[in-house]
Amino acid sequence: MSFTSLGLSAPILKAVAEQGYDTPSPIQAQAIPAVLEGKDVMAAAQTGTGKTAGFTLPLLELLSRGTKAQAGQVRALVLTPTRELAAQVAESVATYGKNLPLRSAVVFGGVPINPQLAKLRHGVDVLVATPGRLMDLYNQKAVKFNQLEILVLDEADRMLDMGFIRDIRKILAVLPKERQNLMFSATFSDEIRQLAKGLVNNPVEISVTPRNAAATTVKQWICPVDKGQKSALLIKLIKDNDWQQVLVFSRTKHGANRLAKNLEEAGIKAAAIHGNKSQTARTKALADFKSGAVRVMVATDIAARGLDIDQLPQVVNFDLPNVPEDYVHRIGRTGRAGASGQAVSLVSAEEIKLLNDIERLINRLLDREQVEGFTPVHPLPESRLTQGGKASHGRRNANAGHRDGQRSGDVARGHKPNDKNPRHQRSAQGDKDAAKPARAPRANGDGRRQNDSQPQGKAAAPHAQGPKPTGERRSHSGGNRSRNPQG
DNA sequence: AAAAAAG
Repeated sequence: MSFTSLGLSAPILKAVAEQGYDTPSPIQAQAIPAVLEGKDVMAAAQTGTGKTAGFTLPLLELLSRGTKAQAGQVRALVLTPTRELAAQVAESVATYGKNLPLRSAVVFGGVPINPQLAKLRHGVDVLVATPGRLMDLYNQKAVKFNQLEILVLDEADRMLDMGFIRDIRKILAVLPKERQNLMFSATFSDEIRQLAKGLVNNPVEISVTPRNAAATTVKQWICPVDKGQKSALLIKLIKDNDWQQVLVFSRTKHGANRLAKNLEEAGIKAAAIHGNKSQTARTKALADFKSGAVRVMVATDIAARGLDIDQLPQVVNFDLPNVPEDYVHRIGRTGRAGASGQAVSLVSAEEIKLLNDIERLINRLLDREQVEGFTPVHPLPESRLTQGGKASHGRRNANAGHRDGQRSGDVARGHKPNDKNPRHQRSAQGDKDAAKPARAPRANGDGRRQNDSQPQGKAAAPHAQGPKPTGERRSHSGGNRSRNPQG
């Protein structure tokens, strides 16, 4: 299977080839023809499966066949839950559309609106947006949808989690009824199906990603540690293992700031990224992290989904996520493209319940590796997969229908890209969402991308030794429900 | 309980 057989035209194929891709990922192979046929699509896929290119390519193809956008009009609208994701998708659109006479733009909050107004004035063929700023622009009559042909809802489940449902419905209400709809979501929860009901018509359903896909390529383990020792442990891990690019997840914004400061004090370049930071600071933190100017990026779950950092080798959960599904999304930031990746979680006794929830979700117990000198005074209780009485408090219900089946087996990365041979067999799925090459694509004929220079293999890091548990506990109120039942 | 997103 190659991209050339999917019905895409030369300008697009050329752009794809210049990125070094020749083999469509499973989701691309299914989504591209369906979209080109004008069908609605509902796909369960996470970032890293080639999802972004899966809709970007056919969307550009369809738009290239039609009439260009008139003043103030938008022909295709892509909605994403975070600003960073919007920027990333927009980059993908620009990359794959570079040989086409189409205009694209990205709009989101936190940055001046005037440049966005100017860009929209002439009309754009593709607009990537976060909901809030889009509504703002629409209310200012800076954007019109009379000419809208295609709507893409990316990370739809995240949108619901984040309470965007109302905005989404408002936006849907002002779009032409006649249009093509593409909806992407990590899972098909009940809420998502509910939303889909009023959105997609007789959709082609695609499901390529097992929720725990990353499990196949990411080495995961946990380090039991006392809460107060986490910073020191993290510093030791980074220094001892010489980790050069580490994405660290913190549960809170404040915690992220504090940790970044601790790391800096320990001589480790670090930056925090979260929703309370200015957009300027967020953009800079991400850019510095990608470029290597900063060694550690401490993030809240703003970065849990979708963020695409090429060849990211190491993810650390400084705190476990409150929602077990987010664990899967977090570690999905590494181990992409068949490259090796590692994800370590620093777990204190009070997090045992969260750990249990995660282990049940991924249906496996994580290896524990005690780091010398960090044996917790409060031992981390044994965890177990079974028992615990249904372990869930409703939160899991949303995914119930999705849970069975899928083990970590083959799936997502079905194409087993050979990480030693990026030039052949490179499937767009591999790198992140295929889509965006963060730095200028090199297109030097051999089909490699600039940062192929990054070490992929990193001899499985040496991690700790000799464990030693202890105990304590604390309860985490169960009811974890962040989804709005129907809007 | 926390996170993001309009300002």
